[in-house]
Amino acid sequence: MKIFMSSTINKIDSKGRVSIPSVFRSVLEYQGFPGVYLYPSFTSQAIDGGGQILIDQIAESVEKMQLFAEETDALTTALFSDTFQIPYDQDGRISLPEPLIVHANLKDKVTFAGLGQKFQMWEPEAFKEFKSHARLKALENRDLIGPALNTDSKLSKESE
Amino acid sequence: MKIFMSSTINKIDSKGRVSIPSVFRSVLEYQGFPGVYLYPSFTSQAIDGGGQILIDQIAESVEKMQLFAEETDALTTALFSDTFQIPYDQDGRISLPEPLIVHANLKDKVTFAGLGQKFQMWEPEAFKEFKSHARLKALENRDLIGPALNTDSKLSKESE
DNA sequence: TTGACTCCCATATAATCCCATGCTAGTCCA
DNA sequence: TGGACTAGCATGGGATTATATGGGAGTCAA
Repeated sequence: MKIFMSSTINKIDSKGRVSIPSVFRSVLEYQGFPGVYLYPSFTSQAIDGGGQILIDQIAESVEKMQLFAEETDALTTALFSDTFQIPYDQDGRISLPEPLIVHANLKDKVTFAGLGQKFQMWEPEAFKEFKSHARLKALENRDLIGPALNTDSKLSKESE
Repeated sequence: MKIFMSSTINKIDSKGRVSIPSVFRSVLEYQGFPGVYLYPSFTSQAIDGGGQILIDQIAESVEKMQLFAEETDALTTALFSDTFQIPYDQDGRISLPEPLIVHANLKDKVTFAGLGQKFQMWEPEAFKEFKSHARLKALENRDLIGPALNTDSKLSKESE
């Protein structure tokens, strides 16, 4: 299974374009759509991103919830109205929608961080801060994660 | 499967015309009819919209209800009598029926919001309010929804 | 004839295409 | 070992296309 991992910082140029990292593009194309799905993170000042698989999972979980019909509109609004489907151009670049730039407080650089089945886009300084916090949490919860972290190897061992 | 997502604010011009967003048009045309079906939302001061698939699903679910003929008639009347079938012109514009404008309290701007299988049209300020409410609702139910909201990945999921 | 609607064209802005440049990492060979 | 070559990638920028919107003119029905 191909997943998003590692992180890179790319530039947002004067036209508002940014390159999707090459390693991410190969995951996206493997999933069948040469582009990304982006939406504002519900819990962080960051953009959540993923490929076809992520969106399919979301759409599927929505269908399961049709039981609570009276709240379906609110739920689908929360999930889909802020989600952008953005194909990248032949150079692997997208132009970021204004609402997402505002949500993540992006200026002229953005950090792409792989999170497995999804990735996030952060303002680089904000990401540094978030990451140090995340590493601490990971160590506190090492028992939940399995043998990988209890060796001398590094955090990025969460692949398979 | 192509679905309605993202949201845009478009202008209602002096003739009462409004452009259907390009990303929505491509979904509609994929469904086979270059136009929209619109009806007043049952639960919100908004307009519900969709393409051929949405209408087919509604008709189908009525049939599945196994009602007596007269009940079916009553239900379909209720569902469809306020529904407008509106093809858009070659520039992708429609003119909005007066009853729908009144129902959604539209002035000179309208928000198109994608909800997956359908979309909604809102007075922009009213939509902002509804959306922030919807995001809270979604966060409350994050464990039911699946991967979308667990933005920090499994490593930090335990932190809440 | 009026009013509502559609067709057709014009325009400003935004998005995308296309090509060029420079950087980096890897490879090959002397 | 080190230097030159190469391929892939991120980035810059001019040219082209797409989109939303404004408005004139034509169509049709009451």
